[in-house]
Amino acid sequence: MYALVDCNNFFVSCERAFQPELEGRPVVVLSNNDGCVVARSNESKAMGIKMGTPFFKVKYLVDQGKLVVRSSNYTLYGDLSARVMSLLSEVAPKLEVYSIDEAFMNMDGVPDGDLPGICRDLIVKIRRWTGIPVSIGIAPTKTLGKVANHFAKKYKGYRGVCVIDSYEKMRKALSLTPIGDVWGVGWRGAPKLKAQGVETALDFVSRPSEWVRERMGVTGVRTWSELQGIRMVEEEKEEKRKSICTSRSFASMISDIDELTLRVSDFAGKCAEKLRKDGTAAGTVGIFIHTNRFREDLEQYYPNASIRLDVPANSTPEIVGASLKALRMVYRPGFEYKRAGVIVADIVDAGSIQQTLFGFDSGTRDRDDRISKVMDMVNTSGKNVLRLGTQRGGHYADGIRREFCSGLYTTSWSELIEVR
DNA sequence: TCTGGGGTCCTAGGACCC
DNA sequence: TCTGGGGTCCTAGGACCC
Repeated sequence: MYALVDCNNFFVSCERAFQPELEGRPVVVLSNNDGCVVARSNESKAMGIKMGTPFFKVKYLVDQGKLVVRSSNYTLYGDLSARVMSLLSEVAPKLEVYSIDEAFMNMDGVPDGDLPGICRDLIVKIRRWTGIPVSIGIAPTKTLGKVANHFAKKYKGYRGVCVIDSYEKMRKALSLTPIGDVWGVGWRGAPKLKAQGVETALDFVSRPSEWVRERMGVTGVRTWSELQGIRMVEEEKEEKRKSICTSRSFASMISDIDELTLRVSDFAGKCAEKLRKDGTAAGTVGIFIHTNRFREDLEQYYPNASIRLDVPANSTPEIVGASLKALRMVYRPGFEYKRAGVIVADIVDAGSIQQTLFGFDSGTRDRDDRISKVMDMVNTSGKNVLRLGTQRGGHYADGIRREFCSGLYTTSWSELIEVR
C-alpha cells in the first residue's frame, strides 16, 4: 500500500508554527512580489477566498482586520518540510518526496492491518515535533491515495487517516469524488468529461478503456487504471532534474537592457549553482523575457532564445555568458518587461562530459570551473556574496516585494546579519 | 498602482533518411 | 497535368502537477 502524506495548508501552517496567535484566524500566504494568494487557512477558504486571487482584490479584508496576510518565506518552509520528511523516512520502508508539502510512503512489506495505527501515531508525532498538521491517505495506488487523502482532510471523523482497502470502499469513495478532483484530470479535462455525462470518478471508471483512450490519450488510461487499484504511476527514480529554471517577475517594469542584463545574469548564476549542487551540467542555456500580460494597453512581446553549448557546462561564467548572448539575440528596446527567466536543459552528469573533438576550449573551462568552485565555497549561505561583475549587486531576489514577511525563525545567524 | 514559480510528460507536425 | 511509402528524430506547444 501507499500512504500519501500531505501537510494541511502547508505555508499557513508553517507561519502558525511560530506564531500561535494566528491559530483559528483567517490567514493567507502570498506568492513572490506579494502577487497572489498561494496558501489559505481553512478559515480563509471558508470566506470564499480562492487560490491564485491577486492580493489587491482581498487587501480590503486585511485593512478591515478580517484577514491576516504573510509574504512567502521559502527558507522557513523548506526547513520545516525537511523536518517533516525526516520523520516520515523513519517510518516508511521507501519514501518518495513528491513536493515541498507532500510525500508518498511506500509501505510494501508492512502488514495492511498495522497501517492505520502507524499513521495515526505519525500524525501526532509530526504535530508535536514540528507544529505541522498532516493528513494521510492509504490505498493500493497513488491516485487512490490522493482520493483517500481528500477524505482524510475533509471529514474530521477520520482523525487524519483514511484507508481505501476494499472494492466496496473504493466504489464508495469514487462515487463521492467529483471528476474534477481526480489527480491527473485537471481543470481543462473536467468540463469535457462532464459534457459527456461523467460527473464522478465512478462514472469515469465505468467507461470502457477505449473510450478513455480516444479522448484523453495514454495518460487518461493510466489515471483510469489507477482509480481501479492497478498501479500505473511508476516509482520515481532518484534521477536528477532534466531542466532547471530560475525566473522572477519584477516589482516594476524594466525596459533598459543594462538592467535586464543584471537580472538575467543573476538568474543564470542561480541556475549554474543549482547544476553544481546536483552534480550536473547543461548542454543548452535559454532565456525568456516577457512584457506585462495584464497591461492590455501596452504592446506585448515575449520572445525566447537558447544557445547550445559545444560542451555541457555548469560554471557560472559559462552559463552567464551564454544567457547574455541569448538575451542580446531577442532584446528589443521600447518594451516594458515584467518578467524574465533562465532555463538550462539537456542536462547530463557532470562526471560524464565529453570534451569537444579538439579540446580547444579546455583552457578557459578549467579556469571557469575553478572560479565556480571558489564561488560555491564562499556563497554557502545561499546569498551571492561573491559574484561576477555582470551579476546584480546583491541577492538574485533583489527588487522583490515582501511587505508582510514574518521572522526568519529557522535561519542561521550569519544569514540574519546579511539580510538585516 | 497591484496578478507566482518550477517542474514533467505527451503529441502533432516538420525535417530528414532510405 | 501527373508526383510512393515507411521510418526516426527533434521541436514546440499543450496539459498536468505542486
